[in-house]
Amino acid sequence: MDLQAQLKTAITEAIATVYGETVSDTTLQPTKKEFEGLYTFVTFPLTKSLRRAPAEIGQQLGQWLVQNSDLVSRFNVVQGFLNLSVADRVWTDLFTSLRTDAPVAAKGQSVMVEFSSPNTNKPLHLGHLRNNFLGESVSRILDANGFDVVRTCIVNDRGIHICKSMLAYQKFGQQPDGSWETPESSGLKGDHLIGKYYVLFDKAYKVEIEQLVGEGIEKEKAEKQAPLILEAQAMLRRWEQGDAETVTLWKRMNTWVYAGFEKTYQKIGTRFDKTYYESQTYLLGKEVVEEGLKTGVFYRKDDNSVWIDLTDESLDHKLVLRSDGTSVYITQDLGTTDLKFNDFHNQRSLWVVGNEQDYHFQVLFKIMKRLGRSYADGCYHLSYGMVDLPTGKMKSREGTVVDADDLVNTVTEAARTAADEATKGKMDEFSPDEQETLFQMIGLGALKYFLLKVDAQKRMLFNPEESVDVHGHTGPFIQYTYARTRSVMRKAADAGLSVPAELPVVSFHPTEQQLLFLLTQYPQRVAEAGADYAPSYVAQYAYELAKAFNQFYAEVTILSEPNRNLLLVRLALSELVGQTIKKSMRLLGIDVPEKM
RNA sequence: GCUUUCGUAGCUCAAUUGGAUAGAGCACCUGACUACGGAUCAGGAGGUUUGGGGUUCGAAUCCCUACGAGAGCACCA
Repeated sequence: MDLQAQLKTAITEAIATVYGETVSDTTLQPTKKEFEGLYTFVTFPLTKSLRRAPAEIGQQLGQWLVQNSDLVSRFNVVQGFLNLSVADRVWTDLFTSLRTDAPVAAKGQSVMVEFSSPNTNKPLHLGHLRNNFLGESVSRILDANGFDVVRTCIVNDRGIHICKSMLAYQKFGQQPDGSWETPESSGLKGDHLIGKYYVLFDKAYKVEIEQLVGEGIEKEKAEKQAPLILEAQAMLRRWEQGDAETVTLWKRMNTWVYAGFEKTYQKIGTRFDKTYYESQTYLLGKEVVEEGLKTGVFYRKDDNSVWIDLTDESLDHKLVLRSDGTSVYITQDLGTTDLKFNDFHNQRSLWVVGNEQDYHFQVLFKIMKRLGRSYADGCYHLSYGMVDLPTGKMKSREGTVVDADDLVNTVTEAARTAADEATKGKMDEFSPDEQETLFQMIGLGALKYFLLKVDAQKRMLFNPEESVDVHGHTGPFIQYTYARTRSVMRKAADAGLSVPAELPVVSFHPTEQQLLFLLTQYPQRVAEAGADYAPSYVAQYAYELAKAFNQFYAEVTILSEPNRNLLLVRLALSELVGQTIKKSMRLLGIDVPEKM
């Protein structure tokens, strides 16, 4: 039973009895650390209706509660704040109920989470990692809240940028010995190989532009006239016509890219239930435009282009079909949004996409609403901020992009270095393979935690040094704490100690109360994280819990505690903290080690 | 120019959604049974929450304004 709810009921009763007033919304807040108490009731809002001073109300309610409620053992009043303490037995009951809490019931609702959405012309980078970690974590959090989650990925596998890589490969891919470069021959991951040719295209293209400019042509014109870009455009047209040679090359190169992506996804622990390919969906949406024209949602201009007027929703007019009848970006989205819903009939649908597309999604959702789509209200753009580097923005043109695979390797190595410094030989019992697994777990833990602890909406700074730190507010700190709880449990088992189902009533140490309080907060925090699609809530929580455990660990002894009851309670506490840390980290997509 | 997001310790981030003396980490100082795991813990220093008005019992949070930063304003995706 929820202690907070019980206290609220008691307070409502107190107000009714003492003042004869009925209050509808009593809110409790956790008592600040500097004050004694578990929960605090704020009396300021009552002063008007009760015509009494805030402190007086606190005094009177506090007295009533201590006398009439068996929950409240003590109270103190500071201005308008009534701080309530609870009895030992209440703490014990609380603890017992925590240990037997049932998992959240299934909601019978499904939600689609679309994330990652890579281009097939270059490997994943740091920005994709924030996206992936967010998408994966939100998926897990929603799952923990009882939703059926469908993870989807839309691969942008067609378009002019893909043709650029293809064209460059045709031109530069043949080796001196006459063979064509492949991932095997080059030793490059497929996505990196394709990325290499995309860069080659860009270089050669720039040379051509400079040449044209040197001949006195304006830069803007030169960019449109350069032979390479014309060739790429021609290739795109051939692709759209289904030209066999072009399509064969396209398929071959895509196969390489997908193999490369798959490796990365596996390493970072992401999977998808359904992958959509733009090459298969880019023609969708035109029927939706037709439909909208018929129902008057859209209108046609004299030049034959199709628009929607969103000015009365403080947006603008938006083009949904070009005058030549071809699609624009949003046309495709009209089609794929319908497609996704028809495939899965999700009650909710999330798009994990950077905030530079805020406007696009506002427009998209408004259109779906006007088209009368039943799912429109369940659509949500999980918008996240860009990742900056200490040197400024990531710019692919300037080569300042942080590659995802490189980064994962870097953090793994950093974990190895940190372990060498910290453990002094404790790693010896691990086999080389086990060490490798562990370092990757810790490195990824550091990286994921670093990216997830910040509010997703906000722009953030990626400091490479801080991202691999293992001290302080970091993933490895939390992982370490988990390993500590496991160490305690192993030692206890060795000593033949086990945690009984029924716990004795003891007097709890302040650090124990703090831990118990945090443990009671877990379901609520997970629920809030689900409601706001906010992994950062869970990340903050896991840190608070780990920190509190380390304080507890330093303040009291566990295994050498002479009082048997205390010993057992502390053991039970360590166990539950470990489990809760593990669950929290799992929601972030971070694994925790038994030893480190 | 219009629209929009943001501005919190030297740096990176919190702040239970309007509540108490604004909290953590990093960096910088000082300490901790030679260890139930020191990848830890305790303490110190660090703030006019960008400036200025307003709303109220109460504002980092809501409103206005100035300044500063980012993003969006294609018949690109």
